[in-house]
Amino acid sequence: MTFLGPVVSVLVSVAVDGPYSYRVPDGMAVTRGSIVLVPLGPRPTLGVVLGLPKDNFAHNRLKDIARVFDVPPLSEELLKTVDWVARYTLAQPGMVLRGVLRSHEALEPPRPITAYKRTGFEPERMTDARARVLALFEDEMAWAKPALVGASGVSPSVIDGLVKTGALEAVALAAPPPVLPPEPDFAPAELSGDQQKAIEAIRAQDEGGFSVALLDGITGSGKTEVFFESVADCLRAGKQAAIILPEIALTHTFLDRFEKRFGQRAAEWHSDMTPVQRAKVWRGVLSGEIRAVIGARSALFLPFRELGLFVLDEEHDGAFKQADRVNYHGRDMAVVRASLAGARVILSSATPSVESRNNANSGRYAHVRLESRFADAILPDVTAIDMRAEGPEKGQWIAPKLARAVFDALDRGEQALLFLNRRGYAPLTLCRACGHQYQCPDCSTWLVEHRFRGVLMCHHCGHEERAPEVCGSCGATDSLVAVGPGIERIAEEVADRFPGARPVVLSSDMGSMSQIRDRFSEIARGEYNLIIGTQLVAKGHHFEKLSLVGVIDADLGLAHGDPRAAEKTFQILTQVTGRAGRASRVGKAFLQTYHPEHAVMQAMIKGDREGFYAHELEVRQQGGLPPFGRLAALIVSGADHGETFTLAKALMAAAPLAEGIRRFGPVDAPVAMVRGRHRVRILVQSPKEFDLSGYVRFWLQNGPVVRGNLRVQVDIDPMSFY
DNA sequence: AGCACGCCGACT
DNA sequence: GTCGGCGTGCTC
Repeated sequence: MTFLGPVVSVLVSVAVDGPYSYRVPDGMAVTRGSIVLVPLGPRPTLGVVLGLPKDNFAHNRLKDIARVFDVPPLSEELLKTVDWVARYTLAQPGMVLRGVLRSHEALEPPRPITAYKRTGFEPERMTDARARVLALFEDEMAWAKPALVGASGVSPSVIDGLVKTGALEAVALAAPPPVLPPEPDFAPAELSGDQQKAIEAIRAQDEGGFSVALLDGITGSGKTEVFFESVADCLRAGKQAAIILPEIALTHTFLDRFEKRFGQRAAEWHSDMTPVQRAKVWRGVLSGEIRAVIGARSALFLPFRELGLFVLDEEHDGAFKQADRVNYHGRDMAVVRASLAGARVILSSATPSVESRNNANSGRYAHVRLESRFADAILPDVTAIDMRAEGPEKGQWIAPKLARAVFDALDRGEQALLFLNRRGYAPLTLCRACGHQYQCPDCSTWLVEHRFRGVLMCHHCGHEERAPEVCGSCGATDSLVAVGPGIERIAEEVADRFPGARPVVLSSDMGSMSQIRDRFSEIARGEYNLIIGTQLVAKGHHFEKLSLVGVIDADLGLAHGDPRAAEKTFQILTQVTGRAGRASRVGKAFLQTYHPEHAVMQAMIKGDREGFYAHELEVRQQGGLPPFGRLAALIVSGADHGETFTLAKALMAAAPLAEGIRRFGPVDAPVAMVRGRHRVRILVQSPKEFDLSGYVRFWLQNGPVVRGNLRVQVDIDPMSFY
């Protein structure tokens, strides 16, 4: 181990501005990457040794490193990633480190398992139960207690008794590995010609070095089989692979598919695991025992020793952007880490982000297309329903044309899906007598009625109140009206208009993950034939008998001042309509829209995804928007609107001059108050080749002092604009 | 991020 | 008169 010096620089996992210096006590050996425990103020804190201190902190104030953990040091590549992410996102490096040191338990040596061996002594008193236990010990094998109990059918106390008499002795057994190594050649898929070409295109990129491939093919074109072969390549090369998914809900399916292909399960990594499970995986990844991981965004920061491949499935998905704490985009950070690790990235999607498409067009990423349909993949026949001319009757939300199609599908014994990306019964409750609108007390949002649960709730802060019977403002009875539809309301209309159907409502607030999984399997078994769902149904689930998709409000995502509104709408509409007609039957999809002439609707109707990307890239280029320019948002928030706005104005006035920079605002945010805090937004736009992070950092450092309850949040590459 | 220190309102 | 609200500052 290299001797750094008597004093080293330690990045503590706390929100301080930079690393702190600590003394290395005599007899302790640390190196760059060592994970240590250091005293920070009143308490011990985890940190990682960076090297020699850059500053010269007063010697008499230095404290000793308390402890070095007996785990391999973090890799150079990971340390550089932490630094890069902190610089880019303007987060404190300690906060990024927190995302790496996610498992405290993992740093302690794994708890050995207590097992039992025969000593050779016969117990003085032999009983039936004892004999049954001892009969299991034919060879020299040690047995864990639960296994002994299971195999012999005796109670655990019998084993304790045998230990007491001296017939068995406890031995410590090393904990078994969390997963066994996957076998790259266990069950390779038979690839179609197209898939074969795709994997070869990926293999043709720099062998063993950094490269990014955009795997671009419609739902059902067989992208998974292709990237599984790349995982196999990575494993054969002795490197570690990670498949990152936008949602925890999708990991189960993937683990199963992985096991079928590789004979062993991949290790799982997401926030829903127990600390013990997490520790095993974290440690296994760091030791190199774990070769493949399937997980959520946070798996990007696992301590891989020999990272070879990141696969990001559904790479366009907005869930890859982390919105709290450190504001990073998983897709971009994957590319950064891979470039520092000399690893490969595969971005996979049926509807790639405009950013990735642009990188593919420009040759920065290999553009690997799966053109021909694989197996049963068939694009649905999409029709727009012009709500201005052929909309539903007043008080209804399903247009006659769509209703007829639903009847037809159900008559044929098929399934239909009605999609509306809005939970609850109605987004607004209004008093007809006095005009009172039910609003969240802490946010500037309408309270959404959830009629099943009898509450009004705020989708921003979670505030809930009982659904009122009389107007809370004027006291009028029978005056409250629900305005606009949510899926519960569609369910009500369905019950009314399709009395023979077997409907089911699916949304993220309809129970636990396992309940929702049960619903999905019931649908697969055909117990329901009319599915009413939100976003949840658009992702990853295949319904064999589904032949019709109706989108209740195709315009829903288009209204806001979000530069990605068209892209997001195109993606969600493509995904949800793609649920129709997979099993060798052309499905039908209807889009209820007030803007059938809109570029997104036109692209959907014509099935012209290439046209959509070309148009969207054109629009972005003209506006200097991503990926042709950069954006950063500054969100100023505070309890008092006047103070908040004053600070935002002062901040705006303090903006450094720089060529090509455009600044917008300050303006009250579209959602002007969240959790009792007023929010004011400033948006900065820069050319593509501009260090926007550096600019904003300089700006904030030299700008007005932020104090009191005021806060300035920075969002580099913002994905949401509320 | 914690956590302690410090100064202004409703109570055992 | 105190308990405690959270604003402010500090942690090698």
